[in-house]
Order: sequence, then structure tokens, then C-alpha cells
Amino acid sequence: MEDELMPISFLQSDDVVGIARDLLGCRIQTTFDHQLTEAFITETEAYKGISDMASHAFGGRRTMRTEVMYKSGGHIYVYLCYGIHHLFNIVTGPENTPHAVLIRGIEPLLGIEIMEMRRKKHYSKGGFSSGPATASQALGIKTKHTGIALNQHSIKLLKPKVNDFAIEVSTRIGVEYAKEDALLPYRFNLVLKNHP
DNA sequence: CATAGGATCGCCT
DNA sequence: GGCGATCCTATGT
Repeated sequence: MEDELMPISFLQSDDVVGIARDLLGCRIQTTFDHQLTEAFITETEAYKGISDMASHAFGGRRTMRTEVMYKSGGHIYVYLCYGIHHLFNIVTGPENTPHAVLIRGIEPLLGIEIMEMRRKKHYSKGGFSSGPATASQALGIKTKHTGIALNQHSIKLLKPKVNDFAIEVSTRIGVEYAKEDALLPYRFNLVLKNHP
């Protein structure tokens, strides 16, 4: 089990865009209330620290909410969007470099029944947890978990098990307010091969 | 203190 | 394709 953990040092380089891409296929495993669930990451977006107009830390902004982004890579940042959706990010980079990767899609591997209960929806391939709020919900991740460190408590990042996939690159969703930065190729999708 | 708006989803047509 | 939900966060007075 321990040898399956992704080393946290992987998350502490300054290359948040590369990390976002390399997180595709990695597995997130959560254990809340003795309920184990695991899924692999299918979609990510990079948010590049203080220079990225789409980032909550743009311009070096530090608030109660964004403070966790300034921690070292490997912590998690969860915030509430539109009053209802818990959006789950992995903080990356060295301390005081507020990069983050938004987890936008997952595909379940373990504990599918638990995820169905959380989602209040039956599993079906594709739309079950392909969206940042539905992915968090399936894994049971909520805003109260913001700030905790990966691989030490209830949330773990494990090495990939799938490797036969292609990567699609595109622009980020819902960041029109970020002007020209909305055009950056910071969104990554995992596309399994031989699965049309 | 008041207010505007959001890294979205799901249901409706 | 369109819109309402729903409430926290950030900002301004």
C-alpha cells in the first residue's frame, strides 16, 4: 500500500501545468467514516499562482479562503462555489507559491456503492463524476477538509494503474473573467485508448 | 453592514 | 440551450 503512494515531492515543483497533466490517471483514495472510496483522475485544470488572472491567488491576493494555496504542495484546497458545490483542488509548488490543480473529473474504482449514495445517483460510465462538483461529491470531499495534507490522513494520492491513454489539451471552463488567460491551454483530459 | 457575483449542476423545454 | 438554486467570499462604504 505505502509503495503505491505518490511522493509528495512530485507536487512541490514549480511546474503546475506539468503536474496537472501528470495527475491524469493518478488515483485519489478517501476514507471517511470507515468508508473507502477510490477513483482515478480523468480531468484537471492548472491554476498558475499570482500571475494567472483565473486563479484565486491572482496578484498575490491572500484571504482567509486562499491562505491554504500558499502552503507547500500536497495540501488540499476545497472551496464552495455557487453556494452549493464543493470544488476540490490540490495545492502544488513550494511554500508561498500558490499554484493549484482543480480536479474536474474522476472515474470510480472502489466503493462505487458508497459513491452512488453520496451522489444520490446510480453509476453509469461517463457522466457520473465528470465535473468538479460531482467528482468531489463522489469522493466525499467537502469544504471542511480544506487545508489537510495528502497522504497523512483520510485523503491519499496513489500512483496510476492505467497507462494506456491519450491526453487532450484545451482551455479552462468558466473563467471568461480571466481575459486572455482564459485562452491558456491549462485543461487536461484523459482519454482511454481502445474505448471509443 | 450591504452587496454582487461565482473554477457548477441538473432539470426544464 | 436556458435558467434557477443557494450561500459564502470578497470588496466597498
